[in-house]
Amino acid sequence: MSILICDDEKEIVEALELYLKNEGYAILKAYTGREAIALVEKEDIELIIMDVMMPEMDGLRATMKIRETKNIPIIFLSAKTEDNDKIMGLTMGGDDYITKPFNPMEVIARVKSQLRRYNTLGGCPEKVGTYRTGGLVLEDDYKRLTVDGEEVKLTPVEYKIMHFLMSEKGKVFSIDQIYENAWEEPAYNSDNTVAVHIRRIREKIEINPKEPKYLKVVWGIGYKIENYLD
Amino acid sequence: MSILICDDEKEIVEALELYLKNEGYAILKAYTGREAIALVEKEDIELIIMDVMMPEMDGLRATMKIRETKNIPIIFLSAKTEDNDKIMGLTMGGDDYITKPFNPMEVIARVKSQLRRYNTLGGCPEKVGTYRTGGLVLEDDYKRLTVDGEEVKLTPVEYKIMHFLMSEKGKVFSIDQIYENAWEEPAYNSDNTVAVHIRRIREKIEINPKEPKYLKVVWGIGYKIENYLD
DNA sequence: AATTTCCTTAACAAATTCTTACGATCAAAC
DNA sequence: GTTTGATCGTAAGAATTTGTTAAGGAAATT
Repeated sequence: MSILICDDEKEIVEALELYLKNEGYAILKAYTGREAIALVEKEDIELIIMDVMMPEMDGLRATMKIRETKNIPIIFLSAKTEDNDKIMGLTMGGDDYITKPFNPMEVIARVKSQLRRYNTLGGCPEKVGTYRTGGLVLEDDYKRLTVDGEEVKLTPVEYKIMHFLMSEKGKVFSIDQIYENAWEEPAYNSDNTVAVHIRRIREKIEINPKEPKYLKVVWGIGYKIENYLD
Repeated sequence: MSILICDDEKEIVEALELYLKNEGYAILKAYTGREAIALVEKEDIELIIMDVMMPEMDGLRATMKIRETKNIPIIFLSAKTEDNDKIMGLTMGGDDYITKPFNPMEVIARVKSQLRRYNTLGGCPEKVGTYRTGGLVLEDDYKRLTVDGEEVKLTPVEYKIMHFLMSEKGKVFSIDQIYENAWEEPAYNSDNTVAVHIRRIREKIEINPKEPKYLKVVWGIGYKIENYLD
């Protein structure tokens, strides 16, 4: 499973390649729409990053062609804001797009987001799992959290926080780490946004929020999910 | 380990210097690409904040030169109007960039994020481990200390002291050494802050604090963690 | 045994960190 | 355009930690 990057500008392709490889993804490269189509036929690709404007057969056409056979999520790159209407028309549910110039961090964030999204929709499951501790069960498949069998409705941010914390039960994460993971951007201000969300999650999942059973604070360090081996 | 700030605008360098010093980072300054390269060769630098556009040898060139030998994460500064694509072409995985004018808080946040990121990716990994002696177990990941299986809640300072002492079980450390390690600053006064903390830790981990089993004093020298081989 | 030095203990005040409540903001839905 | 729900920011209050002081013991020195 790899990510296909398609852009006629070599610099951009290579930069993205570096970034994404660093994140542990396998990368395939194409510099024209034709190459992209050929690779999609041959290789096992889970995500495409595609420049909209390219000579010869442009990105949009290539996309249409690909879409005839395969349903691979695509992140579009576009230089001009005017193109966006066109892209919108073409994107199928779940596709994303980024306008140039873009922040490398943003690209990584969107790739992760896209893969996570796609995976939860049953496209081609990757690391989808179920996390448990005590009566707490978080199921990636259904984006669902249950406490002793009772379903708890979490907001997206709350879900992300819980997912992050439960990915390594017992481990303590700092507020900044939690912020970076849930918001996908560095934590600027020393606000207590995370703390507020923690409180809200507690209100939902804890029987007695004042004495949390699951979502515990480690004073001066951060928060963690208690790991109950049962 | 210090942070190198490189920009031809003195004001910017000095502003950043103030902010980052205030956060406890050691700072090195350069006003040209050449200076930056020279410093990178000589000094122990863990992060570079680099302006893209500078006279003489500009930031991008300096970056290339630096990248030939060292893999230090870089945060680029660039004016909005400048060609961000160019930056993309040069950056290696994990770099970040900020557009001017920037919020000082944002810079600090990104610096922290970058360092954390780099550290967790094996650049220079923090010592993560588990330390044991007798029934005493200290686990770094979980920021947790257990005595005969029972979890003991330590405050940040207490944890640091224990971590330091347990990193070399049996070895005796002076009060000043302990202070310098837990507080990360030299010990000026001859107060008994450390002693007080030692007492508090004992109260938590020892069955009989008057006859400590683990945290022992070595009269006139300092304290140590008893090393039980089991 | 007295003295000195160092360690232990206790209690308090200050600083820091977390919790909670409330209102503002923002975007989507109606 | 209004309503709704989700998210965010602020600020006050509560809880915890930390540094300081001071008095009491224990170990070494004389």
